[in-house]
Amino acid sequence: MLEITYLRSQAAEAISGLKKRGLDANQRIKDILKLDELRRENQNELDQTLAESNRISKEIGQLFKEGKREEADAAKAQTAALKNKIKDLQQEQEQLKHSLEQDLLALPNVPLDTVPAGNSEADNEIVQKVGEQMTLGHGAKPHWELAEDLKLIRFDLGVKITGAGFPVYQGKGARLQRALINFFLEENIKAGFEEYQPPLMVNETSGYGTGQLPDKEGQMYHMPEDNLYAIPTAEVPITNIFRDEILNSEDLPIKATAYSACFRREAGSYGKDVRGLNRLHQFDKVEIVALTKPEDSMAMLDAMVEHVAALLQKLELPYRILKLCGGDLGFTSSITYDFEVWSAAQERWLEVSSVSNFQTFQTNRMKIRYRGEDKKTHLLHSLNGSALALPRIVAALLENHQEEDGIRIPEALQGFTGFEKI
RNA sequence: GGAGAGAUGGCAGAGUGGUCGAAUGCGGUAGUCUUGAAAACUAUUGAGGGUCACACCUCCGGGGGUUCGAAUCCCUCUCUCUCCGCCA
Repeated sequence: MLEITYLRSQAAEAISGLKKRGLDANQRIKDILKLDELRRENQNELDQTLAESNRISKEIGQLFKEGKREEADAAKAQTAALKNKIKDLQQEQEQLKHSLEQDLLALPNVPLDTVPAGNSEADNEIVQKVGEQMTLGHGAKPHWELAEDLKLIRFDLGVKITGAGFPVYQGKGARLQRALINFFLEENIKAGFEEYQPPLMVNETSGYGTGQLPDKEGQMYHMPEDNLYAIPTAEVPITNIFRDEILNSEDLPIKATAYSACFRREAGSYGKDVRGLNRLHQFDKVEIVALTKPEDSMAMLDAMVEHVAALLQKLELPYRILKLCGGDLGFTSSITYDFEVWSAAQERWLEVSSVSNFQTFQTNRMKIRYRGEDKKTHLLHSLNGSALALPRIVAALLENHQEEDGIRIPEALQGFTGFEKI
């Protein structure tokens, strides 16, 4: 949610920024500012009326104490009209607040100056390309065939016990999963992120905090009996740890990492690109989250991008980094770098990480603040990224590292798997 | 699942209708003292809205009600703790 103070002072900037998303927000922002003005006018009147009512009440108390019952009763009569007025004004205030909030919630984050304009994937800017975009030819197999041949992943068993999109990992497949999780966590810890183990289910308030609710309601698994949601990413519980907190300057930046299973209903995505590990209902991911002072968030973003790139290099996977264009940017993000690994057998790029700076868009909603030099509270900037999401990494590892005598495990991972070949 | 107790400022903990945004202690900040530090003493110290700045307004778990007036009384929801049962 954008800050109202930002819109008040920099409406023109917001409007021109949002154009990069293909959004003409001119009228919407005008409406918001109008509502904001009405709201403040109303509050002013309400406050004055409340002040008067408070004053009279105090007088009545005083009069009673002095035993001047008649005068007190006379004063009481005065308050009836005030009470009605207060009630009306309060109702109006509630309505104005509500509409203002609705309008603000519906507005996406403003892309930064450096974000390219554009409507679709095609307009994303390729920032960097590392490694060879190899083609395998002859007997090369896609990962779902390799996984089946080598008995690493059992899609059929997942269907049997749960449903499509819930694979069972077996033998070296399961060990590879565990190794990757440990590898990512250890690397993240080395980079200064503190490890957390969050709950895999969250309450409604947390869902609103990170913005999954209300708009993406249908994307989360919901347990109505207890009104809990299965997390679609560790970002939700981890960021919500800091909800409604005022952090000390010396504790910043906050850098957190967590492994979690992630659950996504993926309602509405059928057909192509869902084969094998490409799109699952349950998958494993290691996430990194950062909270920084506003002036430090861009440096943090760069550091996180570099960190994720290093992970991919250690796994010896060819990848590219995209700077997303305005039209492809997530609702809450002001700038996002996507990481894609090359899947040699499918001959396509697979997204494995998305590193974003949300600035105050999330923290405004969650009221995550810090106390500045001026002793006042200020909103922090929040950032997050995957480091990394497992299934597509596994897919790329299997496909890219397939050799005549099996799958080669990258050296960096061997200490975690305990084997060099599958 | 059954029975009971409770939810107040960063923490602990008073407060049962007006003088309460809230005693007191701890913690934090600033100062006095000191070569420096500690101790002691003094002052200060919640959040949000509003305003150029004041004024002023809101908030004592959430929502609703009674009353001229609610942290305090009533209803309701949520959560926490203790005991019993069940159980990894």
